[in-house]
Amino acid sequence: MTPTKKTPTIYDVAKLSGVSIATISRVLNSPDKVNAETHKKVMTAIDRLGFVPKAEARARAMQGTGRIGVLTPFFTAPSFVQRLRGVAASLSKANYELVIYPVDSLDHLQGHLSSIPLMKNVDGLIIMSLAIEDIDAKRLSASGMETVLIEYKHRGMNSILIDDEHGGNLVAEYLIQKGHKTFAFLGDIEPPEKFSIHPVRSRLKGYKQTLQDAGFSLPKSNIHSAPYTQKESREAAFEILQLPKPPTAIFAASDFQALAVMKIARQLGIKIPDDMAVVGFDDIDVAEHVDLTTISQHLDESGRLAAEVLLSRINEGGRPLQHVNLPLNLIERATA
Amino acid sequence: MTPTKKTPTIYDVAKLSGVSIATISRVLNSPDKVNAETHKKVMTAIDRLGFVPKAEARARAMQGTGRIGVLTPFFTAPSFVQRLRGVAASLSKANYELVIYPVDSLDHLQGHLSSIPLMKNVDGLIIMSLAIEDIDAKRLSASGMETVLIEYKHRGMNSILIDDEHGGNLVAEYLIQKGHKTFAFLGDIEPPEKFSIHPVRSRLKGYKQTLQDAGFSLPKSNIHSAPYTQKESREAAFEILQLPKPPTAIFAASDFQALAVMKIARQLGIKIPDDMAVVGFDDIDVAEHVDLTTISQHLDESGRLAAEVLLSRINEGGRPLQHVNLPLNLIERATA
DNA sequence: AAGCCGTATGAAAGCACTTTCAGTTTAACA
DNA sequence: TGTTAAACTGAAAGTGCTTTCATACGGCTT
Repeated sequence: MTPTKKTPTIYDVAKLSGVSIATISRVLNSPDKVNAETHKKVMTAIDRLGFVPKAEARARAMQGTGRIGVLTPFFTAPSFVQRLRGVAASLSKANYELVIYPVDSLDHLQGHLSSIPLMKNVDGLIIMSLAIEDIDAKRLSASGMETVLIEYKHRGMNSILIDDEHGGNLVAEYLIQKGHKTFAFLGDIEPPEKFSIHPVRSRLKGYKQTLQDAGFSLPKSNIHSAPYTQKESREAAFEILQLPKPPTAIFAASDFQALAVMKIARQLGIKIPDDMAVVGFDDIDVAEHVDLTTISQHLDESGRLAAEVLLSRINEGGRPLQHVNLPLNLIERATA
Repeated sequence: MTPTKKTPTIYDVAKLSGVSIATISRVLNSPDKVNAETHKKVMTAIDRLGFVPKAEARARAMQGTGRIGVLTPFFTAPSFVQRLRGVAASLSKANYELVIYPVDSLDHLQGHLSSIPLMKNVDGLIIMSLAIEDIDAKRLSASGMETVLIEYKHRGMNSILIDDEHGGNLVAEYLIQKGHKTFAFLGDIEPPEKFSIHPVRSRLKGYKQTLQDAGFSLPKSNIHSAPYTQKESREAAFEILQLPKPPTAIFAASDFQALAVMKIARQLGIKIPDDMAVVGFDDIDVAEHVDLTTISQHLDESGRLAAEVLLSRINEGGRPLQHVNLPLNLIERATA
């Protein structure tokens, strides 16, 4: 019917450039595996012919899409970013693409969760710091979409967990051992949105528990809640520092908020750690810069791990579900 | 090994309905050519298995959501992250997916640059802080892939530019006006990798120029180069601060490195800004936290803008190329 | 000189379907 | 009853690509 020139295939390119089709494929998919000269020859041929690989054939031959999706709260907090970095590191090593779905509302989350399994345009999913509902979990596993949850547990899905409560314990122990007698807490413990998780409450719980077990009290007046914003964190910090009987130790449930405390303290001429001790949580990059004593939750590592668990589930059939509990440890620096 | 329920293929349907795969295919593609009873049997099996021809699913997925790719140096620097955040904000508003290609070697970059336009699995591309070669640019535009460059200029491609040299001018002007007489510089000005850009050199150039124009000198001994790492930045900061005739003002070409200076200064008991002024560059999140005087290059905004330019080029035919120059301004805080 | 390594390549075996081709029923007609 | 056209059907041959496996080649070491 059509005696005219068909659209060029990989075979045409191979013939023109004098190599085998395998090499063409390699030039396109793993260029680092082919000699620079060959690469150039092939690219020339490709350009000359205007060759475009047929997506459909490609998808067929490849056992998947080579893409991993990450659902993450819209990345505003440094800790998310740092996790993401870990994920990116693992994926790029394994030659997977990273597709990011920022979530900033329940609708958003629901939309993604319902469309992703249908579209199947990713081979696996990492859900970071988001609470998912039973029905979504079911949909995901029914459609065979491998998923790893970070910071949230669901039977039937892999998860990477942080023992926030234990983190709270660690902080309290440390402060007690340092000889402190009066304590405060700053964190975001407002009733969260439906889809969000509340690690901060667990941190508080552990903190309080250990304090009480040791015979210390954490009065209501010393527990201040502030949303995760610059302004409000500072206001809360200000309130704590202006308390009639100011505590000698503050646990801020995130490094970000610990920074706020440090800043206000400086403004008020309160010396850290002499007048007051501050301990944060997360160990984000800057913590080290400002010498903040904090709980490291190995953010990079948790991302890396999530990606690795996911890939192993995808590529090695029938690996069992994993619930990894990441260790937490206190990093002693200059603020407490 | 384990017969995990992979997505069903045409073979599974064939087995379940007791006919050959060809028949299944016919039921799907030319139903009038198959017996009504067979047709029903097959349909039942298809429903039972939830079978969806893969190609179809993929095609649907492809046309549905748009996808934008971002090529970025492997995200280690806070400034990249902050830009990315801007990009993500715009894209998610416009319902585009964000695919990230971290680049950590020239090979990586080349590989992506040659395969992305061909595969056409993204609708547009944002290339952040990477130098691209002529030939790549040509290939990109030849294949009709819309592209926006950030921090690098190439005729024929949209770009979002930062006037780093002017940033250097601003810093010098400010410091001079504050009455400083002796100056230093800290930044990474080593010969960079082939694919990387060198904004830091421009910053230095502008700084030096303005100083000289005003009759001040910036001796070689006061220009220290250090790679963008914690350790080496601190070592360099230490050297500067230990100079026999220490300068009264330091321009650190990135906030990250300014933090290093501040830290070492604190260790040495040097008061900032009384004994010494420090100005950074970037205005990353933490700059505000630590009250660092710095040059804001509107990182979030640059990312947002890049995404917007890209989307407008994609969706509204024939928009002209844009070379946007982002304004830079000095944010006066407590360190200078 | 023999052994060993690492890189670069091609042959060939998939992948999930579609299509062709030849064979089998079935049904209708002489 | 014998013929034959029509209606189905499955085996097998593509389709355009990826990936595994094996080989070849140029160093290096002993």
